[in-house]
Amino acid sequence: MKTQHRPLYAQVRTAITDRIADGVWAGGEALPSEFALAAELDVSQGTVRKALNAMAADNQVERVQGKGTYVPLHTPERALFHFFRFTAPDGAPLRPEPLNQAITRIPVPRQHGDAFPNEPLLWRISRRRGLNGRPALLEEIYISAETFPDIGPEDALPNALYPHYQHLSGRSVSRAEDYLTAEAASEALAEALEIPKGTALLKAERTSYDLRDTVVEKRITRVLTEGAGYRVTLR
Amino acid sequence: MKTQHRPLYAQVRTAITDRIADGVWAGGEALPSEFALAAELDVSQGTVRKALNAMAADNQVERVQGKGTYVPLHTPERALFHFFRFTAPDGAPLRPEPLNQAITRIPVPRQHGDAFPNEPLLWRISRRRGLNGRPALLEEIYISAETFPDIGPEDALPNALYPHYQHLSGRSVSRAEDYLTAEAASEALAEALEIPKGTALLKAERTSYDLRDTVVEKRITRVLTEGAGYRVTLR
DNA sequence: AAGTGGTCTAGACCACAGG
DNA sequence: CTGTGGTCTAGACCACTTC
Repeated sequence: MKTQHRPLYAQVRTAITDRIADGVWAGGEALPSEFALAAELDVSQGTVRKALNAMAADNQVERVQGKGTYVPLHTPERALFHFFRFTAPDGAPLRPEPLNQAITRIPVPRQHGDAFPNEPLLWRISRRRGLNGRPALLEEIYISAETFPDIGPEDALPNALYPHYQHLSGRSVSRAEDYLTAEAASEALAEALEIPKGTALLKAERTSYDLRDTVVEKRITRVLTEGAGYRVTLR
Repeated sequence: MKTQHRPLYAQVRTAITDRIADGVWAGGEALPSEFALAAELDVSQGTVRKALNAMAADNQVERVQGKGTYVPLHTPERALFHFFRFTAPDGAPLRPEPLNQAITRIPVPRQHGDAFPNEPLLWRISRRRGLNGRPALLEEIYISAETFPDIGPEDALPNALYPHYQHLSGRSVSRAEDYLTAEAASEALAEALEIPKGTALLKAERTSYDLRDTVVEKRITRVLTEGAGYRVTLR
C-alpha cells in the first residue's frame, strides 16, 4: 500500500473534497467550523486547518475571517477573473459581448474521445462574441450530453458558462489546462470575424476539470488579438 | 502605520527574502535551520516554518526533508521547466536549439522606459533558436547594461539565460508576466524563420522580475507554432 | 547517532462578522 | 456577546539524509 504514509491532513483534505464533490454543501454554502469538522473526522483542529488552507490555496474553498469557510460560488465575476485570461494590453479586464450562438447534439468527435470516455453524445456550443463592439472571439465548446441533459438546443445560455454548469450539475470547474498557438484565419473564421482570410488568430485549446479531475468541458477559442491578449503570471 | 498589524510570519518572510536578495546566501546554498533562524529572529520555530513554507509555495526557496532549505539555483533544467512554457501538443517538453544571436548596446527604447527607470543603456540580445531542426523561435531580449556590465558583445551566451543572470549578478528571476497575441510574420521575421510572409506567429511579451519585484528582463518571443504551443494551467 | 524538515497535537490569544 | 478563522507558541514524534 502506498497510502500507508499519507499524512492525516491529506486524508482530511480528500474527505472534505469528496463531500464537496458529492454536493453535501452547495456552492456558496458554508462548511462546518474547523472544530466541528475536527470532531467529526476525529482529528485535531490544527490538522483540519492545514487541510482547509491547502484547499484555499488551490481555490477549492474560500475562507473569510470571522465568517467561515465556503464552497466557491462560480459567479460570472469569478469566472471572468479566474478563467477568462484575455485582457487589454495594459492589463485592463475585457468583458466579451454576446453576439450569437448555436447548440447542437453530436456524437463524440474522435479527437475528444479520450476526454469523454463512455459518452456517446456531446453538446456542441458554438459562440461568437465581441470585444469593444467588434466580433473578436469564436468558441467551440464541448460538454457531456449525459451530465447536462437540460441544456437544451433552444436554451438561451448566459454569457459565463461555468456558473451555469455549476447551477445545472453541481459540478464546478476547478482547474483548466490551456494550450495556445497561432493560426491563420480560414475562410469560415474570417467571415465570422469580419476580417480578411489569413489574418493571424490566437487559438486557445482548453480542457476544464472538476474537483474529481474529470473533464467538464473542452473548448477551442479563436481570438482576434487587436487590443486583446492572453495574460498569465508565472512563478 | 499600516505595518502595525502585519503578522509576524510575514515580517519573518520579508526579512529572509531581503537576505536572499542581498546575497547573504548564494543560489544553491542552504539557509540556516528553522531553529537557528528562529533564535536569530527571536520568534518561535513554528513561525519561521510558516514563513518558509509560504516562500516555498512561491518557489522562492526549496525545502528538502532531512537536508535543509535552499536558495533556488537556476539551473538550465529549472529554467526550462519553470519559465519555458512551450511544449509539443502532447505536453512533451521541447528543447530549443541555438542557431545564432547578436548583442548590441542601445539607449533605452521609449516603449520599455517604465520597466528600466533611470537606466540610460540596455543590452539588446537578439536570438534565433530552432525546434526539431527548424528555425522556430525569435527572441528580442532587453536587460540593464548597468546591472550586467560583463555580458559583453563578444560573449558566447548560454542557451538558458536565467541561470546566467543569476551567475553574473546574483539576481534571479522569481516571477514573470506573459502577454500573448497572434501576429502575421513581417518580411524580416519571415526571412529569419524561413517561412512565407504573413504566416501566423505566436508573440509572447514577457517581463521578468526578481525577488525585489524589480524588472530583470524584457523579452519578446515570436514562435512558429508548428508542433509547438504555449502551455499553462489555471486554478 | 545527529541534524534536518514534516506531521500532529494542544492551548492561548487576536481580529473580524453578526446578532 | 458569541462564533468564526488567523496568529503564535510549545512539545512530541516521524521520515529522511548524512556521517
